Amino acid sequence: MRQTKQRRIILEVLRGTVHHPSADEVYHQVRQCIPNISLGTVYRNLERLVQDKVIRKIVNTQGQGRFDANIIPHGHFRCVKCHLVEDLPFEVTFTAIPENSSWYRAREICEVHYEVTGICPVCKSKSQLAPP
Amino acid sequence: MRQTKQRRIILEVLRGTVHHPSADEVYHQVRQCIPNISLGTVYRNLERLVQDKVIRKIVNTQGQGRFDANIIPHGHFRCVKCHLVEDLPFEVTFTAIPENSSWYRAREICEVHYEVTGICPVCKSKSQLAPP
DNA sequence: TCAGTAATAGTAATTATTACTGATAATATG
DNA sequence: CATATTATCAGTAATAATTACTATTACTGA
Repeated sequence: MRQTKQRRIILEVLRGTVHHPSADEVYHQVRQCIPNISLGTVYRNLERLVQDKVIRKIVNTQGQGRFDANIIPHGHFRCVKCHLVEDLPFEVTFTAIPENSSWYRAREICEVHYEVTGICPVCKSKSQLAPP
Repeated sequence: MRQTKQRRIILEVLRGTVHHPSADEVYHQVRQCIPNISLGTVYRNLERLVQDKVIRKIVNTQGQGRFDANIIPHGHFRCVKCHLVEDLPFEVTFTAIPENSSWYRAREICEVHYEVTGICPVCKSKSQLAPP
């Protein structure tokens, strides 16, 4: 993989945030360093970095893809109101997938994604204070 | 929620498959009963049924949304090659989220989504037999 | 039965992402 | 260091997925 300024800054931006930004949000951040960078370049590099397992793409049920520079396995909390995404602050352990099962042996397992959805503190207090 | 023929058939179709279809796939199935149903109607109803927790939307990192009539909590396996999605054939149990923690009490928790990605048996054997 | 209104079909618009193309610049090799 | 090779880029067009709009239809409760 060639080293380019674009790719380096994209990765720096992603590593410099905990907000799990979308491609578009990364694009706007990177534009502060490289004003004429192309949105396609951002998409291409993010996808490439995911392929090479330098970053991860976060699972979701709606909206755009979001990216995470932290590749250590961990889960996320997603607010269904404001679409905030944050890391889960505690370990979640699963019953291990039985590696000696025929199910497991018939497949190549890559990654585990898990996400908890709900209403974040800000939106929760909002809805309690001012019901429509 | 009003009972309409469209909504009933959409739900019947989803309940009649284990393939976790996309909105477009549901649309084509439903067209066999209601040939002039609108794709927008399918999207609207699926989203409405998700809201009312009659069905679930499955998390994903790419491609279209997929739906599942089975609302009992369970995880999914997704093939990164052919995009097949299937239920995990074993229970997924979590260490419970600590309900007495300040983190938990500050939020309203709705759902947990769990997905394992990898290569399915068909694609695995394909790649072993005929490498490019 | 019928008024009120949620839901619909058909279509247009929006959003997110990918593909294309000629130009640019990162690397490997002499 | 010079330069050939080619991955990558910017800019733009195209595609895919989903949502919004509007006039019409058909549930449902009274």
